[in-house]
Amino acid sequence: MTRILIADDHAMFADGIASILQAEADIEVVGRCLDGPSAIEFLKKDKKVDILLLDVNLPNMSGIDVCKKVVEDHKQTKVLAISMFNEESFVTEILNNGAMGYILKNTGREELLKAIHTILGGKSYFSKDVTQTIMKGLMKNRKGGNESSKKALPKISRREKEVLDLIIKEHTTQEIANQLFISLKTVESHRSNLLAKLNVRNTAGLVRIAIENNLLAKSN
Amino acid sequence: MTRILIADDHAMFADGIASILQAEADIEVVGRCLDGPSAIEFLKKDKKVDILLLDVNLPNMSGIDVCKKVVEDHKQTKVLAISMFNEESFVTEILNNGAMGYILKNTGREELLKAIHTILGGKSYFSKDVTQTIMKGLMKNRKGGNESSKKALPKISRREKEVLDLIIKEHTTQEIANQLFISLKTVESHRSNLLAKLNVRNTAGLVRIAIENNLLAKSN
DNA sequence: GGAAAATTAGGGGATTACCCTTAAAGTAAA
DNA sequence: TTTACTTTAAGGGTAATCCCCTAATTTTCC
Repeated sequence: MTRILIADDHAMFADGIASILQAEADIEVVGRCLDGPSAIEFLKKDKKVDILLLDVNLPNMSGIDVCKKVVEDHKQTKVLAISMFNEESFVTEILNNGAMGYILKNTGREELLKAIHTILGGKSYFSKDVTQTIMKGLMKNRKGGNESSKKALPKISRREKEVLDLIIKEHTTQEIANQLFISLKTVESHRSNLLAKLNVRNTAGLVRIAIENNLLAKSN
Repeated sequence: MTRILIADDHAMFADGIASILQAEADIEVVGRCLDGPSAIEFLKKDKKVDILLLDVNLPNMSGIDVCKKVVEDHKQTKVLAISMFNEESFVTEILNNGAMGYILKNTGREELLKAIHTILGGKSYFSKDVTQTIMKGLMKNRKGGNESSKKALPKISRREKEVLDLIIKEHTTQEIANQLFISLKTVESHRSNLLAKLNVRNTAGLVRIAIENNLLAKSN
């Protein structure tokens, strides 16, 4: 028997889902919560909830935060996010916080059940529309990163890249000098040039830019 | 008229695609290359290629590197990656390097044409299977990041997170102290604790860990 | 209500990073 | 072949980080 908890502030919607699920022989709806804190409370008392059907947009405490807490404190409970909105930010945020799936509220009965069973099986599930949204967002980042928008960061020379790579790996200037068999002063030069070229103030900026533009360990 | 260049080391496959495309009234196959360097050469001479159908796994020079070069030097040419393999690493790599789409070699005529027209329209296109692969990979990262595998980085307190956030933004310890209205020495304490907690040697490590685990600007 | 953790703060010292300038030798492209 | 960039290196100085220690107050959690 699969035990399911529903967390949604729209009572009617929660009821609708509950009635769909109650009709299934192998599913039991163990509770309905209208906000985040009460869902957390419920899980503290009932440790055997298999799936939390969680609305992403909840009052008091956002679904994101609820999801985070549930994933941390109740590893036996899997989170299936439900939302009115097919927004990339919502999807990525809650996935980043441990949700196993994301479906939209216009999802039909069959798909809801399919999502639940998929997640129970340890796999993840997303509505078709959600998948498309994610892929689009993924591409936007890529495009921004490769052709137009980005400030087209100036060319970093081969040696500078080697130095940068070692900086990111937490090596000091002296260590870098030893590893590359060059003088401490030379490495300092490269560092200065990197700071100027990448237009940052210090090591923190270097690491940030390098990671953001994945300048590290690439064929170049 | 859409001008297409095919780059694939399997001559028979390249011929097959060519014959499919030639049958289309609005498409002209302007060339077939058997490896990366020759494709690059071709594009240097013919500046009006609209789409490069690029095999990800090419001899001599990998499709990834070819794609990178094409996106950099021939912005009018869009890259549609083709591959035998529905491998996450291939897909993400070539997308990271500016490809506009990724289809598998078992793709039928209709889907190939659909992909081409979609890309011509400035949008991205992926085979269904490819999309699923990406989503799976995306989830693996998330899961690894939230429950099991990862070294479950120790809890960073609210104040430490604030300090870390400002470090990443390239502020010095003194500046951070001023902004948070606390002593320089206090910020130094937080810094030391962060270094110890995250098990890194210096600022570079802090920034790297923070970005990798996106500890920044989160509700917490 | 008491233990644990977080936040605050200091002294003092060692190491490292950053800044400015200069400059020679090697490399690649126009 | 000249120009531009890269790589190398140095002197001399300032600023910032890192390290070790201690310790009081406050907050948080069981």
